[in-house]
Amino acid sequence: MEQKYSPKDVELKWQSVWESEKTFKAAADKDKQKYYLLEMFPYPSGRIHMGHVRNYSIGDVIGRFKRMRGFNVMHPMGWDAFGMPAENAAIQNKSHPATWTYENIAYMRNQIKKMGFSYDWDRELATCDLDYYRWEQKLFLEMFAKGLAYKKTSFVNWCPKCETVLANEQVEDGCCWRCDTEVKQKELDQWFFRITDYAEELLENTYKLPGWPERVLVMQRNWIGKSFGCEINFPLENSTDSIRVFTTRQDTVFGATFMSLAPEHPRALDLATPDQRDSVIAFIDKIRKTDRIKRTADDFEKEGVFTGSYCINPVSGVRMPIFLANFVLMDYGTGAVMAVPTHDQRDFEFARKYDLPLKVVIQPEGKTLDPLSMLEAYTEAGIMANSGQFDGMQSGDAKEAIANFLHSQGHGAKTVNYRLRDWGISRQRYWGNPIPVIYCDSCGVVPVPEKDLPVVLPKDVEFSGEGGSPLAQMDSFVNCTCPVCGKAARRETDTMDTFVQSSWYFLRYCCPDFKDGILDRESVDYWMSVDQYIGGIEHAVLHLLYARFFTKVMRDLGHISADEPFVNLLTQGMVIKDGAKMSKSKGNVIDPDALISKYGADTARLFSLFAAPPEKDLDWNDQGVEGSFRFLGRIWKLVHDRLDLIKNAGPVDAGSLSAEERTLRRAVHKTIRKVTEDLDERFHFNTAIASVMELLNILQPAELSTPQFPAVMKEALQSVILLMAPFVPHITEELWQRLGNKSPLTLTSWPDYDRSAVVDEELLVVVQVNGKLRSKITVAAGTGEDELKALALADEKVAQFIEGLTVRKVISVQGKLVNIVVG
RNA sequence: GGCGGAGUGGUGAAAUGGUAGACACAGCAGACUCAAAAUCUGCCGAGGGCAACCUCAUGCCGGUUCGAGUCCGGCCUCCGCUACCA
Repeated sequence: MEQKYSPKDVELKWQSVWESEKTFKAAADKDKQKYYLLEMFPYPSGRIHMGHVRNYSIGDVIGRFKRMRGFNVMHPMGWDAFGMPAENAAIQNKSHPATWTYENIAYMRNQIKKMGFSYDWDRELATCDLDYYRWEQKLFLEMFAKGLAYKKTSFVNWCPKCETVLANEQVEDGCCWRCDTEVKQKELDQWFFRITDYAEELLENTYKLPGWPERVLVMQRNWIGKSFGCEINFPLENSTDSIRVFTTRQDTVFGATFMSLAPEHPRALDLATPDQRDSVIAFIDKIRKTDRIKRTADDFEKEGVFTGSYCINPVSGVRMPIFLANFVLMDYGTGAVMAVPTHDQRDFEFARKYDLPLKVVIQPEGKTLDPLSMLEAYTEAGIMANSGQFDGMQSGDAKEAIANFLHSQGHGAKTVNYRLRDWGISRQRYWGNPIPVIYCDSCGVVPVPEKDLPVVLPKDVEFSGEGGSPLAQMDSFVNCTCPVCGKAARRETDTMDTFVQSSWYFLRYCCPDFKDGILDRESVDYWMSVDQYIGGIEHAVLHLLYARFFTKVMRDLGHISADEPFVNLLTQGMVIKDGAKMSKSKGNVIDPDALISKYGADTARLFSLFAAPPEKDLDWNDQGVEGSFRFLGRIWKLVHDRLDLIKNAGPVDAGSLSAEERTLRRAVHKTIRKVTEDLDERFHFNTAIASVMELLNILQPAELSTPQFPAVMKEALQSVILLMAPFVPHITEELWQRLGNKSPLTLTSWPDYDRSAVVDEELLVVVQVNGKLRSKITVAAGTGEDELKALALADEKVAQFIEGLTVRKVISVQGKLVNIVVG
């Protein structure tokens, strides 16, 4: 029998067994408690990196542990396969995105399989598979029918060189992430998903997700950005019309002395008086040419233009000049802001620049502000002033009172505003899911009829890298007939944002082969929700918010029952080396393939689990990897060294153990308890592994000539193997077999600890004097409190610290500590 | 500016309010070896002492407590996200 630990042979052997036996195939089983475990699926970029290794290693520990605990575990893997890199690679290599993508998938699948993860590969899917994206098109049409997908004109990030829309996250420092060209704002007709319809539920449910990290929930709440305030109408001078503003500071309404509109505001132009018209047009033009990133930068100079028109402050009667201002955003609130220069810093700066009037309406407690000498706006709470019947009130109370007053006078009403915007999903890209819509000159926007789905991405397409979307240049794709009137029509050439695919893949995993619809409700309702989701914190808002949104949409469309997709979320830290995130440009990348061929998958897994707790960043350390490899070597050697000893050993007879045997066995069962708690309740894999290391440090030198020593040692080694199985599945499976076990480790139950075996016979009790450690005494278990205190007071080391002093109090913690308070 | 997270040895890190630094990495010393590698053993926060031991020490300053790395208040530093949000 092979005595030397050779990871390669062991790992290939068991991987092929798991594959051929379909060990990890999951099927719905109403008699077992289901456990849906999911890691964020990878983008098939070409090769896996250490971040993947870490992510999937964490998941695999949980999956294998839950399986041993008797859960019906479903653990799928797939590919987030549409996206720009494939198209860029196609342009560079003169190949096809599909070729590039599927080759990458094949390579990465092989890499992942070499890690020995417990995936049900029968559920594998790639989002660029026709059998995936066709159902997404159907879903789009259902959303379109409900008004949840709609088209509108809006300003978007536009790269003039790539000729495509960029998502906000694809804009880096105001430039295109691909070609570094400065990004412009462009007004385009775009498809949107009405996520704002779900803003309130998405927000409310963040308070019903105790299994999520608080910081992710907070980030989502901030992103949704609910704020309470008022909408107030400011009548235009000499008109029956008015300008509506949103404010959270209605308590300052008496101090509003002018009005600021966003340059994109629909009324901007027609409010311009003839003599101001030229400068207004010039200003709007200038803003349009400034990209949004620069315009919203912190230090951007506040600038504006007077329209020539006025409105009337409905409560103070003040005549307010209407300005356009570069810092007012059209997509927040109503795009119009009542300017209160005394109590808003932006308005203050603007007023100083354009010499506009200031009126103080809130005074700080015990002080009087003078508008002429103010150096900055006073934005805190205070006492109301110059505000009619509200003078003297606390400004906090005045918020409510003024809101009610405005309502009663017909000037406005309390309202709630959200920062969240609808989700723009149109991309002028080839390698994505075609939006299934047709444009007809007679009938307008016509959804592709269900019988004509799917709209297949054409294969024979040219990639020049210029002139925008390749689809738009393909007459054979664009030209079609209108399904309604039969006349010539044009097909939509935009594809969907890749975040659309990742918003529901976890649902499709429940029924990947379902042919009759988007989802098989019975399967989805059995498996959903995901019991544990694991991925990087970088998706805290976008993906995780979109997935929550889609889950609610799917529920409301009648496809599923779940309200929330992910019950528990674990966000793992980054993999760092030499103080920086691993990246090619920094040259600090560790290649998983090289690691596996040198040390094996088990070592790679063990190190990435041992070096840091999952949520923290992991500092990669080559010597630490060596250490993990050594530990596996020690387990391997210890088991082989003891094989002869334990070969014929039977079960432990707990009733007739010697004291030394009991001590050894106690260490084993305490370790079982500790590892179980660390895995089950806390996901503290590093401390779980450390406790097995401690046990090994005890077992290795243990040598007794007592009759039950072989039995105790056998139980100990079996336990070590069982406890390590979720972390390092290959070596443990091999050792399990070499110990003579007939059924595989993957089908073995997790060990229970023996409650009577973990009870200490003697306890080490710490003795403190005034809270300082002064002595340690060993007492028999079950020593009473009074006796314990007496023993502590009688201790000779303690004596010198209490001599001549009065003992005022003695505190004892059962079996742990005595603190003697003297003075 | 706003929100969130984190500060513990040379390093990664442990510690339900109860022995600070488990476990590991690095380092030092030793055993084995002709030698090296591998393996094994011991030491390993700082200062003092021949020693038993003592003092100090978890970013800083206070507080609560018999007892604080842990709880509370106020700072400092670093990291992340977000940002002219009216």
